Amino acid sequence: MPFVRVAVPVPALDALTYRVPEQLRLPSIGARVLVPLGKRVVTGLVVDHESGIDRRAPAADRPEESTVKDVLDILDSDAFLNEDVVKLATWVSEYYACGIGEAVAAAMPPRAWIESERYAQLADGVNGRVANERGLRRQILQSLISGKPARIDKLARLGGGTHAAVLTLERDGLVVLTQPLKGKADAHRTVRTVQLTAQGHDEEAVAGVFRMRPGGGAAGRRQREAIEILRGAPTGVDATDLKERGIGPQTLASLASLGLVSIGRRRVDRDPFSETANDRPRTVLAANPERQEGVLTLTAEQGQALQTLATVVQRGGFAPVLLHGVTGSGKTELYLRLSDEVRRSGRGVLVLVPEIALTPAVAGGFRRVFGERVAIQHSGLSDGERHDQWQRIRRGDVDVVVGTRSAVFAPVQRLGLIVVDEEHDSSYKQEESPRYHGRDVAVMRGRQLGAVVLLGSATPSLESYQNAQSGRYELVTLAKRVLDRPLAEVRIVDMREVYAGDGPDTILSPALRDAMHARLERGEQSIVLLNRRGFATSVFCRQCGATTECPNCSVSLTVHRAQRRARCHYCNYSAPIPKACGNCAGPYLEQMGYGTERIEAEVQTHFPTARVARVDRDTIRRRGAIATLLARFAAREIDVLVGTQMIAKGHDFPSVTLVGVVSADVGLGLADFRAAERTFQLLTQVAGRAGRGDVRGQAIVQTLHPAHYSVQHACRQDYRAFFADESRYRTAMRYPPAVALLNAVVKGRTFQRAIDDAADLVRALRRASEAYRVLGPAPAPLSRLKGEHRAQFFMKGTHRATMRRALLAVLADRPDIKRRTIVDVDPISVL
DNA sequence: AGCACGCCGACT
DNA sequence: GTCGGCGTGCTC
Repeated sequence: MPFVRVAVPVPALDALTYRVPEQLRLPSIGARVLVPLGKRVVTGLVVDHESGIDRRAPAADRPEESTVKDVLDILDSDAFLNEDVVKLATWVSEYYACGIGEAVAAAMPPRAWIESERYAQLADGVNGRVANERGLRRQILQSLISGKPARIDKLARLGGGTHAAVLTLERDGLVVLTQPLKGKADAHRTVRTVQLTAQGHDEEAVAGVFRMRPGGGAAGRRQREAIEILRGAPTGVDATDLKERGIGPQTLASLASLGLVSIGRRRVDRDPFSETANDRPRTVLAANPERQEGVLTLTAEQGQALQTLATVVQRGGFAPVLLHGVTGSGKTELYLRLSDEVRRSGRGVLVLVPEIALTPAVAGGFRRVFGERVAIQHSGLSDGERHDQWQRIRRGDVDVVVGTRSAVFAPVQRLGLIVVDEEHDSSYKQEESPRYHGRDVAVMRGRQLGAVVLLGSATPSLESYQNAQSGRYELVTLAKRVLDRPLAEVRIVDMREVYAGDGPDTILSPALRDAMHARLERGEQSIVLLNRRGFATSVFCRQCGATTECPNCSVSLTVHRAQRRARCHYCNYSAPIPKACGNCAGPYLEQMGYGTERIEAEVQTHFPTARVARVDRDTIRRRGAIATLLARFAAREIDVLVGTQMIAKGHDFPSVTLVGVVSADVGLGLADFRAAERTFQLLTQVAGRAGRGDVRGQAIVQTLHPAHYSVQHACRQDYRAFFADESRYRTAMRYPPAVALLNAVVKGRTFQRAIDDAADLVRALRRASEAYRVLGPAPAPLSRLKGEHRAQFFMKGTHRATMRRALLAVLADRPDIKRRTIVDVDPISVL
């Protein structure tokens, strides 16, 4: 009797074993199945076959033969998720210590396996036949008789076998199953198409019809035109295309009523490119002037690099390569050329980019080169679009997929190359379960499939550069910028001196103001960057010294002046900006600290005639808003762009000649071992933004730590020196990549409960082995978050698997604590 | 995640 | 007396 291992959409559960009853075939690995789970019926995904219960599963979690239930039905005749993606998800669940269901969910297109979102409805005209049915089938039909769709999992409660009965009812045409996507979007989108009928093809008949009509005015002419157009298109023409040629719905309606045309519907894939084409500005798509001409000549260095990479690709097999190219050295062009090589050899390409803000720019470049053979995947797409793009990829309609983190699971066929652009970027790390790192998953996928993985960055992560140094990754370097453009001149402004001279409330230093003034005079553009949004970072009472804190989290509320709210950046709690102290009721409140909103106001005050705009999470809520803003900036309708690091990434604005960094050290004072790396990366990227055109750019960096090595090395764009210093620090302090790190956060109703439970786990871990060190427990940096108290501890060691296994074993002994514990393998943010 | 079971406060 | 709060346990 065959058995299958099934991943179910329940976070805490491992794969479960089910029996495949005789009347069903053996489902493929990667196929969706309906299985009973407790009182529910859920969709699961087959992750493995098992010829007998005792064959594979280790003794501990081998289920009793009698407890194994039957698979109810098989939803896919073949794999729904490619087998290689299933294998990848399995790896993710093991490596990141999360449930297999969560890992599989990350790889699934939206709404593909949530049973509570599948609905059954009575088919048309069935009402009268209900009386013919008996038993369960009749019960089901009775409960559907109102005509309203009912959730399948609710129906399943009518009793055993309901689900199977629903499916047979569907087979018999009595019931229709639907699965609406979020909102109004249905699983498939259709457009109206128009086709000539047999009569419409018959010229005699057409002439006859028109002769009988009086006049022959404009309407008649339109109708004749339409017939002409349709004659050249035997498969029909979309109504929208006809509209563009002046033939509207009325014309079509009258033609239809004359029996000359038929109007039908055709299934189309939603295309994220065309959908946003109206507000997506040409200038951004074609921001790279060289590309507009069509073919871009490679520099000698680029040519060499391409040759090396092409050789690696031709050699075949798994090969991780780090492409270290200074900002502006033309990495994107290499991605394009290499992708083309891979595509020509009949293999697929996956390109990962850090964030939505960057996706249109890179995706646009790929779109121009590869046309229709490109799909995009990112969280900014609607469910419907994501669904369609995913199906296109799975069908093999595309050669290249461009997307953010989650696209690493895209079902690309015959994958030959995975590019991870800006591989150091922290947005590749998912900060909720499954807490995977897109780059690391990409490398594993390449290893499993025997594909080339190309990691590109101007400021590689310590992890990747060390791998390159040790020879685990091949290293390709681009040291020169294209067209020999000079790097920006970087000037450090010591804010301690500025405070001494101009007072401690200064936000924009005289040096930065003067430089901006000069740009405005010359009609050049500036970018001002601060990695913190909002107007003020806290509200402070001068009478009692209290600050206004979030009631749910242990952080102060940020003032957002435009929204007239004080807001928590962690749980999104908000309240009106306080007028009196919540602690002592005193009226003497002071707003402390500043964010981008304040900078925007400050710039406007200093330069009343300047056109100033701001880009941060608050201003780009609306879909397409960022594209619009950046387009206006590219079209030089904006003089000064203020924003968070969102604007530091990827975009290419030739007429920006000044970048100001208001506070380079946001973060340097924090107890985060990656603070220096983050600062270095941000400053280097920013300095690379200035001066992409002919004029040499300038960067002005305001800081309280002018001598810090991250600031100094970034100014000289000296990555290797930074790497050397930072490696020394990480080794001395035993931080990654010198050791592997694992973080666990225990949540609790009270803080005492949380820290006591964490202490229990720590004790057990120390008792279990000395192969690793356990640090803590301690209050988590956000000791209260969303109303829960949190305590944390760390594990450091050389062997990840040992640490993970020990932690999982300890948690298995304490299931009560386990459900309140977050495990983060290779944490990026320890804040 | 659901869903049930179970044990304590304010209501018909 | 019971309706309903959420703590705890379980899902092949």
